[in-house]
Amino acid sequence: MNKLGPTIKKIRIIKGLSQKQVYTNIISRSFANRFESGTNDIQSEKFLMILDNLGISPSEFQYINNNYELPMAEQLLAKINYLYETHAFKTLSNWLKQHKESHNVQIQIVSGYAEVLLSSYSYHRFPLSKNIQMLMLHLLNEKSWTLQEIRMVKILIPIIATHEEFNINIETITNRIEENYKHYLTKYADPFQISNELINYYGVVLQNYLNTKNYQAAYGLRNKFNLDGLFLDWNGQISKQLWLAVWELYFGNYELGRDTLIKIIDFKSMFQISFSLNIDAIFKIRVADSKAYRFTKKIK
Amino acid sequence: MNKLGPTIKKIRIIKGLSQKQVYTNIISRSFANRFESGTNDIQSEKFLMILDNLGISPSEFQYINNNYELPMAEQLLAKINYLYETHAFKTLSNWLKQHKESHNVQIQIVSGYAEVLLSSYSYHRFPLSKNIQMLMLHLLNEKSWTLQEIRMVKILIPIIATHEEFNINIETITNRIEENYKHYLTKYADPFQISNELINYYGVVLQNYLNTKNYQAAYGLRNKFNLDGLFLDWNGQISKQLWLAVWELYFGNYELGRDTLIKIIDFKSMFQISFSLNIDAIFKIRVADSKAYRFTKKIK
DNA sequence: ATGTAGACTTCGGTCGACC
DNA sequence: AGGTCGACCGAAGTCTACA
Repeated sequence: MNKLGPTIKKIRIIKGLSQKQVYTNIISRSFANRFESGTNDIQSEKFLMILDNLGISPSEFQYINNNYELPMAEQLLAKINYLYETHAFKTLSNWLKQHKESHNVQIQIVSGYAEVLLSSYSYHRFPLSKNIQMLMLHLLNEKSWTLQEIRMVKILIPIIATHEEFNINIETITNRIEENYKHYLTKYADPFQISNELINYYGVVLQNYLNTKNYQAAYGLRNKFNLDGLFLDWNGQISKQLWLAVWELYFGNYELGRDTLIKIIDFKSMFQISFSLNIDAIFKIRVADSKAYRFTKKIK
Repeated sequence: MNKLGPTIKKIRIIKGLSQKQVYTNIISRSFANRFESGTNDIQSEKFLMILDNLGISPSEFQYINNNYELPMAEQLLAKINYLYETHAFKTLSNWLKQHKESHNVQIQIVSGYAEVLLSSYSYHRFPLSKNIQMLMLHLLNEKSWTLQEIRMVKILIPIIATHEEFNINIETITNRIEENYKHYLTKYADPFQISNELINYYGVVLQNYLNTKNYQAAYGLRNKFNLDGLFLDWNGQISKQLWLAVWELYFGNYELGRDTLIKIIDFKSMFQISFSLNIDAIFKIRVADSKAYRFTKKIK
């Protein structure tokens, strides 16, 4: 890791700020020089105060100080998501073989994540590897979650649904994510973009209920998508409409749902959105399945 | 500010990690306890290493440690953006009166930002207040930018265009933003969501060129929207198509541009996207203006 | 696996002076 | 305004031992 002081100095100069503007009431003038020159480190509390004065987020600082690279665990996660979204399963599988025995906790977590992605593509019943079990136990035991847990739990839903031995139902997980995501919303903004995350979570749950023919639970999900206080951008709004349309297919106005899905697919064809929900597949499966459902229920 | 150690402990417990997993090779076991109990602070370099082991970003840590609140400057910025996007100009103006004389640098910067937003709504020629001048000089003097500068420069374009005394042209600014945004893209991800920012910047520049009847420059912008390596989600893709369509109105296939804009507006009507580009206004103005332009140029 | 305590060393941090 | 030096103090940090 580079020395923090010299990076702070670099940023201070970029921002055109004086030492006085940045360090007043935090450290003395003479120590500021020793810190900026890299001679001394500094207490972390003072470090965070200095970043505030600079107008730079701690994460951006870390990124710059790390020569414009992400921390290792985030790099791995980005790569895994990229490989999965581009359907490079072979590469992903090779990656996993190399990393699954690591002693670094964060790599273990990311490996568990990668395993779930891989098996969710290949199997219907999920094997419980050591890393996946670690992930699961962690999520089930702790009621408080950070962003890492909130963003990860979505992909574990199919596992929870197929492994009764965990003795937990999806409703409990849903309650837990709802209790936790709120902490990350502020009055005027959604700085960690957690609103979209929540909508996508509900989408996964809806799909799971439909797959397991738990129609009553699926029916009850409708209101979840209309939560107040969410900050939805285009990504979130489109996901929301997509899942509401799927709901209509089964339990509401079938034609309305179908038309909405077609509209979204038509619109998407204008673009090259590669990293997005596989809307076409969802459409195909859900239209056919909802028809069957309506037939058995003699709806319409 | 809360003591960092106890917050670290809280997060470590949430994550179900042992002290050994988090602190090995960073600090001794006994000191780890004194740190977690809040008796001692810690060197900032070690602090960042610990966060990596925890799997939490420094910014999220700061947010949690600050009782789930954003740093003050970010809170103010979020509020200002919210007030502007909801057209609460009166409240925004009152806010500005209270803060423009602050001695805190970050508040001065945010005040300058708020002033520009306000005047860009009210005037065509921008008054140069002390804080706006400070912002401008800073952006013009420094070749290296951080995210704060990259995200802010967009709103300064109209000022640069109307104040010849700055003696800088928009092309220089465009070069500068292009040199700097690349640092924030990684191989597999766009962790700071800078791709969308760049597309929006080009949109502002395109509008400005068209407003100042600099059609040659506007014509040349087309390729900018097709940059490789960008990570565009729905937000970015839609902005991109929107500006490309505006370009078509003037210099390409008028009907194609018009149809694309109508498609986007139609699609938008399915949603409640409040915080988005004012697409309807752009459509109205650009369709009329491009017709006039084509008429004078005798195109078509 | 965590918490606490004493003895000890290193280095974060201030002050004042000078460039 | 930024940079450096020496003297000084208190806090960061380790190690060992005992819970």
